[in-house]
Amino acid sequence: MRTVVKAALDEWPGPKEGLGIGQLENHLGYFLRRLQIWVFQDFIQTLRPMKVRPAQYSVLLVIEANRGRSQAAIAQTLSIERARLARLLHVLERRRWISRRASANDARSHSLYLTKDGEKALAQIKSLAKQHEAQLAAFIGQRRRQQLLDLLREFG
Amino acid sequence: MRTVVKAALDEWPGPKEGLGIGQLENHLGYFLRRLQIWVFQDFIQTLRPMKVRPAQYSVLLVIEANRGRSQAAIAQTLSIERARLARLLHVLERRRWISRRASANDARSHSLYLTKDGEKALAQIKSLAKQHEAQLAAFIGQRRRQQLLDLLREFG
DNA sequence: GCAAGAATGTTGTCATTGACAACAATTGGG
DNA sequence: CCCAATTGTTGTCAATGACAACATTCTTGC
Repeated sequence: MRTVVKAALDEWPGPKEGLGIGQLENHLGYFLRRLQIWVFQDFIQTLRPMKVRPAQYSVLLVIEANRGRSQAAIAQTLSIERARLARLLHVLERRRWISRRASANDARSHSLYLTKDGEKALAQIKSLAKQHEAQLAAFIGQRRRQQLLDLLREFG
Repeated sequence: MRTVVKAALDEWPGPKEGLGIGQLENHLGYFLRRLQIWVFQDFIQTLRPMKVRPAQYSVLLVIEANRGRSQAAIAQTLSIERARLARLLHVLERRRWISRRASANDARSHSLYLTKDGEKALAQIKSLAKQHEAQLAAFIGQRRRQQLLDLLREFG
């Protein structure tokens, strides 16, 4: 499908000011996504020494805050699929950061815990995450960051 | 790696109030991502009749607002890779919504235009997008939507 | 003018993510 | 006790972002 015909003359090689984004200006989703991508990029960069990605980080924090809970509970809390969480946990378990134990109440489910290694790693990870959050504040301004956080927190 | 041992008793089958998210509470990226996912989900659902996804929609709007510009210019405006844009355009061209013409100034580049069909389709698409934006406002509140938009717009 | 380097569009490959379906094992309700 | 639901798992698919390579075509320095 290489339908390339001779072009008209209204091409506007014009000024270098950059193009407009048209009615995208009125779409919250567009700006939401752009900032979210920036934030995740910075997170991944900053956390590179620990090779931790946002999804893994969120799983570690939620396990830490809710020790012994099942995969289904964690998955629901983070709104990720059980299937996806299972695969994330395989990686974290291979790195010896978490452990699954058979639940005493329900033979189907696994209770999730941080290992000693996991807690040590998480301490370092949190330190880098803090640094990331500082960089974010520097980028958008501490004040704006707090405003955004307040506005967004109301939809867990 | 199925290291499942007998579990301790601190499992807390406890109340059904849902789990906490721990220190995730202080991460803007987490909430940013959650709302962004909600928005895109609703967009995709609402635009399903036209089978248009957010990325395609943004390309159509930027072409509309900058007729005759090159792929590189569009890609830079939307911060997507030239490679990705090329593949997006293949789809849009196959649907007869856009056309590429050889640039008069630069034999390497293609000038991008909406076709008649593309403009007609875009009219319908915009109508659905408007509906989506209304649903978003209903979800987070018109006031909050505007506040978020104002805060986010400052980082193109 | 010309050679070297940059830009443009394209294709290929890879990793991450989300979505859906199917499955075995287990639980719980009627 | 049987049947539906739950739990964790695996497989597959589509969308997205990233990176590399390539042929063609400017553009710049000399």
